[in-house]
Amino acid sequence: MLTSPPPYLSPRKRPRQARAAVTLDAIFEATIQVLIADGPRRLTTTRVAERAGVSVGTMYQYFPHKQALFYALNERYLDIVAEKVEATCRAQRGAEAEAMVEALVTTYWQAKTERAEVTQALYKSVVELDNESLIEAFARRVDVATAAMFASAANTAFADLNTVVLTLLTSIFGTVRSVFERNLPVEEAEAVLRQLVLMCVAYLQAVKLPAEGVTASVRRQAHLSARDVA
Amino acid sequence: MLTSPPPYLSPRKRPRQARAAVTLDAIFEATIQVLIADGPRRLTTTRVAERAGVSVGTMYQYFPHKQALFYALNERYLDIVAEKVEATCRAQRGAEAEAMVEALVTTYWQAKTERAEVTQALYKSVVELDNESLIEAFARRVDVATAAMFASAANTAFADLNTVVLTLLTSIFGTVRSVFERNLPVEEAEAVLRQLVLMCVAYLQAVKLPAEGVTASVRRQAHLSARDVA
DNA sequence: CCTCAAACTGAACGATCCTTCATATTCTCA
DNA sequence: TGAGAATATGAAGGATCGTTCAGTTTGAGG
Repeated sequence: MLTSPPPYLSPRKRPRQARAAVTLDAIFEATIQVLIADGPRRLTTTRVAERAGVSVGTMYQYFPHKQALFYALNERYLDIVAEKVEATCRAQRGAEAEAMVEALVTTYWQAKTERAEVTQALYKSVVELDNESLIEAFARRVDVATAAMFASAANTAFADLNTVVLTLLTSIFGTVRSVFERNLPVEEAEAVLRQLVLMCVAYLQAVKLPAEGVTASVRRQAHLSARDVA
Repeated sequence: MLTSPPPYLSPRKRPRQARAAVTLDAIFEATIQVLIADGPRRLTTTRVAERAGVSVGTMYQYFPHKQALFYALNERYLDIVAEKVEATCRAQRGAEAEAMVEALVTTYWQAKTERAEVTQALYKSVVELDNESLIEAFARRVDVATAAMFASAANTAFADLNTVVLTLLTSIFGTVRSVFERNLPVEEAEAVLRQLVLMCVAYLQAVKLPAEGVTASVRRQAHLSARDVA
């Protein structure tokens, strides 16, 4: 969590006893289930409470209103995904750039596929709230982690690392989302994913600086930074 | 329009007089405006009617319910985009594969950017309805047109044209959507788009069959098809 | 065991919202 | 020009939804 939610979306209070934590989990899970079963238009406080086995009032003890609940749910979800990406980025430090791309695609795809219905449901719930800040925080986290990873790539350097990272992430995340949206059968989906790896690798090889001892490229980057400051 | 809408989403009647056509246009435009100004949660029949300068009852003369209106609106929009893509595909027949990719990206990006707020608003309204059939029809149209285009590429053939097309379209559409969702500043957005072209071109060069008279590859494709049939 | 805070309940209220239909207006064309 | 068809109106009904709050139940700590 890089940024805390805006005040009007913040939870009212945190659970202090064990049963309260259980209740909160039940509410989150119920929200997902209602979203899957009834769709975003029938995602109502009453239905969520009923499915969670609690009273409506209970939810209002933790959230000031419906949107705050949705916000917290998405925050939770994006947090998990971001953590997985960060873990992968840490694990791949110093590896070859090609391996990094493959790991990135696989991690993101698995994170989304693990509970595909949930992913699809959340894609739809996002509309109900002002999610710009959430997306932005998520993007920043993943950007930073990915940039650090690629900066450590063995025998590879880029003229404009930030743009490369931005391009890779935008296309990977976008493609995965597109695959979900088109509801492709598993085989086709996996085929596209394999091709996506090919595509990213081909791109990397096209934009990476010609092999020339790492030192030189580092020196060049340093030079660029110096000029930026001046 | 490849498939007609499911009956429960079909319009009640078509406008027969000129003023009725004007009214319908006003209703569609008002829907977009309300979506932009008030968001999807405040997208209500009363508000749309008010903004369109007509009575609520008027809308119900053309659509059996709210969702039918949204469905028609999205159908209209996707129709325009699909037509633009098809036009580009027609114009690029026989060109080099690299030029095709660039034209594809540019066309799609311009179609979405022309009225960026509309695009963003519609991305959000999609949730309100069962859009699977719409997306599917759109995808099929674009798939067919794109495949025909690449099949005519000068001096280029692919082992598995369909997969290549599916990959290109999924990634291009997905990336564009991702750029919109992240709300990138124009310069960064355009930078990513330029990189996307690079990426697709690099991918094409990686998967295209080694140069060897077009005849040979055509023969191979024929052979593959024959085996599929058997 | 007792007390106080934390957690939970759910009927009730007010605010929208979608949709209908009896009626009025406008246009077409014979 | 006049009659019938097409188009437009908008108050009213029925349904759903979000949120509150006075009161009850449960758990923790002394």
